[in-house]
Amino acid sequence: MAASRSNQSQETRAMIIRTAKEMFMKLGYRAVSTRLIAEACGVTQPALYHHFKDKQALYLDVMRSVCDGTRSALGRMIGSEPDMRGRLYRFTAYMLASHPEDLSRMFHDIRHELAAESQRIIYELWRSAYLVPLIDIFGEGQRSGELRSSAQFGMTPEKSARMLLGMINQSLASAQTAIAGASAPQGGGADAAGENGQKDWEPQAHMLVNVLLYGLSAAPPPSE
Amino acid sequence: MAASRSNQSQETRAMIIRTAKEMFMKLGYRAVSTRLIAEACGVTQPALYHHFKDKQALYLDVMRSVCDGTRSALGRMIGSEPDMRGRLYRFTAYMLASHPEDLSRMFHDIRHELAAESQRIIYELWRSAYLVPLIDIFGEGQRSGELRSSAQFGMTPEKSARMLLGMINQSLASAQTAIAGASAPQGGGADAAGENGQKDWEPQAHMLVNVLLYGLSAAPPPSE
DNA sequence: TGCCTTGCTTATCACTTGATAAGATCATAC
DNA sequence: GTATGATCTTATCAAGTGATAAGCAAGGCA
Repeated sequence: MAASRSNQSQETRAMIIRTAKEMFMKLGYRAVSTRLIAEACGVTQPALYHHFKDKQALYLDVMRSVCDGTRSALGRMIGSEPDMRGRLYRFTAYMLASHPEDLSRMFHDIRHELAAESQRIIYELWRSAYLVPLIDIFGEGQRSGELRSSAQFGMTPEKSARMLLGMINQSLASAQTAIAGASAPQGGGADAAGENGQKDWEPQAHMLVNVLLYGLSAAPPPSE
Repeated sequence: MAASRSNQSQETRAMIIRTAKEMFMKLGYRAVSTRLIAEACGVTQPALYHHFKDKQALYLDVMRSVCDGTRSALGRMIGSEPDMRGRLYRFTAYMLASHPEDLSRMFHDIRHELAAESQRIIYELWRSAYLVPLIDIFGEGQRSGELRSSAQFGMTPEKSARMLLGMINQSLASAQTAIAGASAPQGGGADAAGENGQKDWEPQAHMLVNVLLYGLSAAPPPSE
């Protein structure tokens, strides 16, 4: 049963990444100290430096793991959905359910806490995992005529993609605020929450996609 | 010309708040040390503790200043605009122009770096300055029939307001990413930038409001 | 069996952080 | 003109940070 030494090492490494992922996502790069991670892993702090060159390298591997997981999950999910609206809905529901942490903190960290080279790497990871799949969906929607062309409102597929991500991020943030903010009992999405504290994101996802596609206005846009 | 001592003190205090505001907004609560603020103010670090009880109290006053400024600016601006669409547009344009810093970082700080009591206070400030004006606009739009009722998509005025704020925040963030991310030359809104580096936010504001009101879809929503 | 690399621990570094204590300076009230 | 108190400085604290050095223990090969 004794795991070979290299296996054991890989497992430790994976455990560190898993633990650090949770903490970084919840608290941000700066607020999570190497000692905190080590303690949560049941090892001493210098042990981290055996597996990773420094804190930034660990953060980078965490981000690699997050983005890889998301990209493959989204790829499978979107491929199995026939129409554009269904794909958007699945994408949104997945993001709401599996990213209870604030996505935008990732960007804060990327922009302010890391070296330029790490910034570039992580940005590229994020782009291929989160943005590109959405850009493809919106691009196809425009080509098929389901969506307004870029000419009408100036919404390119990339801008559309970023906007949906922003809306998703906002939903996540306000759901958290509803817990923290003492006087936000119904703030932004206090829908039914499962008994284990797990939220039911389905209505929220439908709502976001509906608004993004059809807007808030009861009347069609004035011809312009 | 010698300013009276109490005047001088008030000016120093105001200068500290002004300086700290910029730094907190740009870098976040944790990343800005009291020494950094003091140095930028041209005073020594312990001097801050003469004007403010501690770092958190300073941050709280900074937030008070930010929110008060925003609330009064929005109040004047929205009151002078007759129709709903115009108000939304003015609101959006103002937010884009005067908040080049990431709004969402404010929330990260609020949720994770501050004591519970401070969280409550700041959340209330933010709500009355940013959220309530928007909720009023959307609420009136629903009552007048210009906007879909809450029953159709489940978009209450509050959710609508939070969504627009999320879209605005997203625009700001992706504009910053376009600078930091090496390979994001047209990411999310690389419109014309003035020669002094000042962006022209007008098209961006129009775009956001158009999408929020009329959606991305070329066809009306399927009856449901 | 014995050496040697791997995966860790203990001990410690230099540095930054928020915060306090004690003293200096100077406008002002008396 | 001196006492006073507000405004700031210099000096310093304890705690926490990322990171390194050196040693230890055990798996794995000779």
